[in-house]
Amino acid sequence: MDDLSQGQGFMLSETARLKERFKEYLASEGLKYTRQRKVIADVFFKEGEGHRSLNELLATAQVEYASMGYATVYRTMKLMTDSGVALEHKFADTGLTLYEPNLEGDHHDHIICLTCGRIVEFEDEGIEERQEVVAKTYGFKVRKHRHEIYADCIKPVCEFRH
Amino acid sequence: MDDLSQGQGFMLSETARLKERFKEYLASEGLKYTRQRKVIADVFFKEGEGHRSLNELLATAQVEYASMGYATVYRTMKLMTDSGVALEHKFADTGLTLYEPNLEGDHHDHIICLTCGRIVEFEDEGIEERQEVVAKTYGFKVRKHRHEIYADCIKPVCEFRH
DNA sequence: CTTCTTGCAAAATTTTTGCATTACA
DNA sequence: TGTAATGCAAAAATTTTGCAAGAAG
Repeated sequence: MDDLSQGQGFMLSETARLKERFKEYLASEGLKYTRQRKVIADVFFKEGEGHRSLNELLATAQVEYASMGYATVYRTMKLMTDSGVALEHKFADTGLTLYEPNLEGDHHDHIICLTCGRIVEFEDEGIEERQEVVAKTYGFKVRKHRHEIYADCIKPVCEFRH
Repeated sequence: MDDLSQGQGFMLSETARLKERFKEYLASEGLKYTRQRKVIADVFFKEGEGHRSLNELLATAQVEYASMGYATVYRTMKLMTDSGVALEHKFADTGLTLYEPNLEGDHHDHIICLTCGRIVEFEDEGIEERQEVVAKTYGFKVRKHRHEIYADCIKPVCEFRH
């Protein structure tokens, strides 16, 4: 009984909270929570899924809603990004934009495995702090940043090689 | 008399050295140092120029070589990147690839001004070190990285606003 | 001379938009 | 019932490639 949110007497998962925030955002903008948007949100906020492209999201969404179009997923993910519940990443190797749920209090950066493409998240308070100092030194205020480490697995053979 | 390179009795600037290395790379691969490649190298390694797109490089190159084609600049910059004398950057805001001379011993990352688009270079040993530690912790060896800080000028009005 | 390079134009990728139709609220 | 959303297809924006003609070594 450690996370009774909204005083409603039941627990909302992190991702369920993001889905709620998305619905509230739509309402506040006079936009509609359509069947398609619900399916896309369900797919996107299904836990345990990491960084996915529009085509991956589309394919999964079409399982539940066969006529789903690419443009709908595209525009919905843009709305999610605008509302702050999703983050866009353009990694250097793929050339594709990947989307990730913007979990609260979970800021992190990424290590991209050059062997298998796997994406590992990391967080380092020391780097964050120095970054603020560096920006200030040059007369800037940090708004956002992108820090990606492209790396090889240390093990003799990458255990995730595909 | 502090930098007599190649034992030739005259000084080569940093960028002239990169141009030499590019010529050596071409020779070692059995490729040719054509008039076009020379013009592009001259333009690209002209000092004091920072991060430029293919179209900017093309426009400048055409001043000296009117019939220069985009594809030639594209392929030449790829050769420069492969040979290590140029670095490619795809910043998050532009969607364009920018090229920069890979000056020796001058590793740095970038602060991108969200107000005027200006790109400022920074280097921070502390961040570099922590990055190595972080990667090792997760079982990786750093090959390259990308660290970009998107920021606003602290002054009331950005002095570089355009 | 032979191989590599050029410049054009076309292909490939990925993102973005226009518009007639459909569906929310 | 009016405004917003959808899905298609076409447009944009950028990168990449094929190929015939021309240049380099």
